[in-house]
Amino acid sequence: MANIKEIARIAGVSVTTVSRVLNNHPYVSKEKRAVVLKTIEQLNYTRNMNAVHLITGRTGAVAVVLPSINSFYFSVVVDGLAQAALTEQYRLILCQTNYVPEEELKVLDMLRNKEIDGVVIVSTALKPETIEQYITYGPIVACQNSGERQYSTVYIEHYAAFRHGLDYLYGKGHRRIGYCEGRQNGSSASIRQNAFQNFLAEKGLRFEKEWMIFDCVREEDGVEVARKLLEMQSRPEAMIVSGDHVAAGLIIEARKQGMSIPEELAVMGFDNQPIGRLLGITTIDNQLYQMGAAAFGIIYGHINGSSLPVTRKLEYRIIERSTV
Amino acid sequence: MANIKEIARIAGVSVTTVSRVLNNHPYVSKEKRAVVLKTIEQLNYTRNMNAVHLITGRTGAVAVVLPSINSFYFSVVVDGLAQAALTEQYRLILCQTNYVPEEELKVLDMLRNKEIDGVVIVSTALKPETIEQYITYGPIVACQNSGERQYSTVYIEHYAAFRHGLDYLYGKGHRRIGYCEGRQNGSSASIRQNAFQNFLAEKGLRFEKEWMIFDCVREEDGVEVARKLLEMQSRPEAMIVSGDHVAAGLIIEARKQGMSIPEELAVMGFDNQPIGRLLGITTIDNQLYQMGAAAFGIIYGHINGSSLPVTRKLEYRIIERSTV
DNA sequence: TTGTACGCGTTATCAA
DNA sequence: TTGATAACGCGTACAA
Repeated sequence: MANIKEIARIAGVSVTTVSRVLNNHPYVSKEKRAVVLKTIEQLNYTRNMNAVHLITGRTGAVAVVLPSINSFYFSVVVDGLAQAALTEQYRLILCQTNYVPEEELKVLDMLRNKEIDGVVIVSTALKPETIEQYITYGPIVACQNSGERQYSTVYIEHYAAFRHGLDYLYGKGHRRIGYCEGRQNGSSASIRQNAFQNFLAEKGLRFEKEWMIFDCVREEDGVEVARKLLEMQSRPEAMIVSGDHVAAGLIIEARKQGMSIPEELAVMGFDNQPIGRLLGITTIDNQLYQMGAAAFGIIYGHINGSSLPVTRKLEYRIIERSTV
Repeated sequence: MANIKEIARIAGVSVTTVSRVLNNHPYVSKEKRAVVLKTIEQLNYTRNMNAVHLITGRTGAVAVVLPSINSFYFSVVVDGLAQAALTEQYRLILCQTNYVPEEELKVLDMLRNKEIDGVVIVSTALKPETIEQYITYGPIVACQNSGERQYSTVYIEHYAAFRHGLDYLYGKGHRRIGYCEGRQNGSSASIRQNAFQNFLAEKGLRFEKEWMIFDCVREEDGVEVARKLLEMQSRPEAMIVSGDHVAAGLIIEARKQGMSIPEELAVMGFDNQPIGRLLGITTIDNQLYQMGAAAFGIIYGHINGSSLPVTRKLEYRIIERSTV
C-alpha cells in the first residue's frame, strides 16, 4: 500500500504538504492541492489510521461496558449511544463482559493503553473506588448513581421513580403492595428495597417479606411469580415489576390461572417496552435511549476538554395503561 | 507516561529485552525478566497499543455492520459475535448504520485504513458487488446469502425455512395460507415471496394478493394485520409471520377481537423470541446466536490466514407450540 | 541470551 | 506557502 511519502514523491511535493491536504489545512496552494488529490486518487491511497492514532494520541473510539447486549434495557441504551456516536463520527467498541470483573478491568486498561478515548460504563460489577482509579487515564462516564465521584454519571433516580410508582398504586387505593426485583445484587436493588421499606413505614403498612421477590430477569421468572402469588395465603393486590417483559410473564400466567387484572391484581411494569404497549401494561418510562445519548454527549465533552465531572439525572414518568 | 525506552533504561536492559518480556518471548533470563517486570510495575507502565497496531499491522478489532442494535434479531446475533470475540480476546466495533449506504462504506473504509482486521456485515443496503471490491483490504463475512461471492457468508436458508413452514401448515390441513413480511426491500423478502408462489403453484392453491402483507416490523404492525384480516371478505386460515413479536401483536389483537387461535386462525412465527415462548407461539428457530458466533469464527479464521471464502448454512427447526 | 539500529506512517515543529 | 526533520512508541532483523 502506498504511504504518504510515496504520494509526496510522485506528486512532487513534501510529505508535509500531503499531510496538510489530507487534514484540510490552509496554506496549501490550489495547484499543489490539486496535484496531491489527483495522486491520492491514482494510487488509491488512504491513511493508515494507526499512525495517526499514535502521533495524535487519539483514536476516535469509545468503549461501552455492559453485561450482555441481548436485553431490551441494554440494547436501547446502546442504541442511544450509537446514534450519538454516529453523528460525531465516533466509533463504539462494544465490550460485553457478562459481569466478569476481570473483563471489565481489561476495558479500563484499554484507556491506559490509549486504545480508546473514553469509557462508558452502562452496568458494572466494579466498585466505584476501582473505577475512580482509572480517571487519570481518560474520561469515564457511568450510568449509575454512585454518590459523589470523580467521574461523570448519568442515571435514573431509582429511588424516586420506584417511590413514585408506589405512591401511584397507593393513590389508586392499594394497600397490599409487593414488588419484583431484577438481580438481587444489582446496584439498584438495594435502593429500591430502601424506597419500599421507607414507603411502608411512612404509610404505616405492614412489611410482608414474601411480597418482595428477587432475581426476576426473564419472562419466565414473571410466570413463576404468578404461580408463587397464587400459592400465597395472604396475597398482595398490586405488584411493581422490574421490566415490562417480566410483568408480561406475570400477567399472562396470572390471567391463564383465572386471575383478573387489574381487579384482583394490579401490575405496574418498568422500562416502557414494546411488549408493555402490546399488553397495555401500565409502566414507568425511564428514558433509556436518552441515557445512552446523554452518556455519549458527556464523554464526548470530556474528550474535547471539559474536565469537570457531570452528574445528570434523567426524567421518568408513569405511562397509564390498563393493568393498574 | 513511561515508554519502553525508559523501562529499558531504568531496568538496565535493552528495549528488545523489554519487548520480549512484554510479549512473553523465550530467550530472556529469569533475572532480567524479573527486573523488567519490577520496573514495569514501579512505573505503572503499559504499552501504547497504537504503536503496536502500527508496527504489527493488526488491531485486534473487528467491525460489525447492522442497521440498528435495538431489535431482537440483531441483538442476538451481536450477542453471539460478542461472546466469540471475548473468548478470542478480540474487540467488536459496533457500527449502527441505519441502512445508510454512506455509513456502511465508511466501515468498509476502516478496513483500508487498517483500523480493523475484518468486517462482519450482519445486514446491509450495499450490493454484493460493492462489498466484493473491498475484499482486497481484508476479510469480510456477510450474514446473507448472495450467491457465489469472493467473501465468506453465513446464512439462514430463507427459502427452505419458509417453505418448511408452509409445508408444515399444509400438513396440518391448512389450504388458505398467507404471510407477513418484514421490510419489503429486505434481501430475504423476495426469496420468501418466491418460496410462497412456488408453494402455491405446486400445491395448486390460488394466489391471494391480499394475504401477502409487507412491512411488518414492529409489534403494532401485527396488531394492524389482525385488523386487516378481520375486514377481509375472504380470510386466510393460517399465517406465517416474520418475527414472533409481530406474530404476538397479531395474536393478541385477533383474540381481543374474538377470534380463536389456532382454530379460526393458525399463526406461525419466526426467530424463537422470548415473547413467543410466553404466548406459546409455534415458531421457526433460525439460530441467530449461532449465526453471530459462526460469523466471528470465520472472520477470525481469515484473519489468521485461511484465505478461501467459506459458505456456511445454518440449521433451522420448527418449535411446535400452540398457535398452529 | 542480549543489544543495536532500523522501520512502521503519520503529524508537529521550526526554519525558510 | 513550503519543506526538512524530529517525534510518536513499539517490534524485529541482524549482529554479537
